Amino acid sequence: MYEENSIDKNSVIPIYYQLAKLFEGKIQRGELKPGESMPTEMKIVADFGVSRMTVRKAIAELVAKGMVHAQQGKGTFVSNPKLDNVVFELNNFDQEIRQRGFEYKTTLIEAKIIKADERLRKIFKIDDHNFRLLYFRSVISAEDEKLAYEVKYTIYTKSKPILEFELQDPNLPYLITANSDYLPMSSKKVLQAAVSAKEDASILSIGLNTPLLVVEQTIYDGQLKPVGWSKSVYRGDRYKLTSNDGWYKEE
Amino acid sequence: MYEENSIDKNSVIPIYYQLAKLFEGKIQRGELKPGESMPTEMKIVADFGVSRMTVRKAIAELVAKGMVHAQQGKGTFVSNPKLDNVVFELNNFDQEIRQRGFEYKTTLIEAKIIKADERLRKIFKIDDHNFRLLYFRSVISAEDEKLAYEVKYTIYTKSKPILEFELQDPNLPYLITANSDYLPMSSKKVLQAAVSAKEDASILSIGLNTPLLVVEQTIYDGQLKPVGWSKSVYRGDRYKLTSNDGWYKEE
DNA sequence: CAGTGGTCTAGACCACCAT
DNA sequence: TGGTGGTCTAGACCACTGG
Repeated sequence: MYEENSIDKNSVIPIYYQLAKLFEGKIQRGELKPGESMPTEMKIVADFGVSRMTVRKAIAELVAKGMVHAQQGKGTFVSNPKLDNVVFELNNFDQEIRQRGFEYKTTLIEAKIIKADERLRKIFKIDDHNFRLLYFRSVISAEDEKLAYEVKYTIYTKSKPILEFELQDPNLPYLITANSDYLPMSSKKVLQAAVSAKEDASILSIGLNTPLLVVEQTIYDGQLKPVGWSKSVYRGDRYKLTSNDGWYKEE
Repeated sequence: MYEENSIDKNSVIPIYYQLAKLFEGKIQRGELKPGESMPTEMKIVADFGVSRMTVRKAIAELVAKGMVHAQQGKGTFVSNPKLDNVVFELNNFDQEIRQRGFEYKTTLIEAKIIKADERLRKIFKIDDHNFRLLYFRSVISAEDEKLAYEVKYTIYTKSKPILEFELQDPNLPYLITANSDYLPMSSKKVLQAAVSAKEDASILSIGLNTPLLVVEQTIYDGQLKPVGWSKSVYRGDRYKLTSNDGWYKEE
């Protein structure tokens, strides 16, 4: 790709975007090194003959990407790439499987109304011993191979019956929206490594002592009241998490 | 906290920030529901007597948080909270341990220059059979309990000797910067669940068949040339990943 | 066509930092 | 004190959407 050191004011590509890419390139090619200062906003205004707001929007793009940081009264400086991030993304097996043209399906194993036990009352922060929950389990499989299973609980609202097919939707927040008056607004997930015990091995048709990934999710409404909880158990040899940090060269 | 439905133009708090918080509150309290449209920019301008750029900056904040999305020619709409994100953060055990006042230390086990074998030449994308790498291993422990171990490889640069204490720094990108001419710019990590084998059990003083988290990291320079590789093995009962999605009520 | 958000200008005043 | 980035204004033209 041909990289100019100038901008085209008549291009359909916004000026701020051209400017941002221009400086991005300088940083990626090492012409501007971490710690060094960017040209001042007024200098860029003068160099390229654009307004200051346009320059600021360009710089804002770089700030958002974490490539530079601004200090009032001092200047704008090239940042060090943050490579020790610890943010991972669970590979969307759904997508991956589809890409390979495989069949991906969720099978409902069990669904019923239950009285919440001690543990569940604690999770849902409710003391009522008659507190009832909708409970259901399902297995996720592809190509006739079981990949994961899930156990889910949501607050039961009598007035809004749940349709069978809705239980197969893996999206718990959606289910809650459709079948209760609660509006899911945030969620917390915890992922841990585990080793298959008898029950896991039996459900997933795998051996004992094989690696698993376990994700426990709690869903909250706008007032941080827990309205759903789920536990997902993934085969460790079929799921992984990936993380891409830092500044990449553009296409 | 007292929530006004108006803004204070003379406050030290920027107007755009007050505006953003105002609409954030409306969304979190359900006064503006997902799918509904925000007031138009011109309406907000008229309602609050501020300039359009200020309004746009406020809306940009909400867009950045994923709370609303704008559609040219149509309007700006409240988004659905994304709760099925699959982005996890590995808990910074370092920090957690320090908070508890524990001792947290990295012990260097072994460090030497090696000839790259087939697997490493592939990782570093180099064919030269005499290609040399700096190799070292270390163990991370706290409170006299071993928590994790790491194996790291970086390209060896004769002219820049590495000091012993630098090897204890868990930050591989920093080590590369200090001891080679390469500038780490991006990295890719893959995390998987595993089960302790003999070697893991021995190094970490744990039992066989216990859960582990394994992170393999490749570090690239600005040209996407691999310049470092590491494998970290964490005790599955001591490390976990967490994820917080959606819109939280602000303090 | 009118209304929306997207971009851009040419000013202005301010808070902060170094000297 | 002069230079920096942070905020804000009051315009303008554009591309896109819908009726």
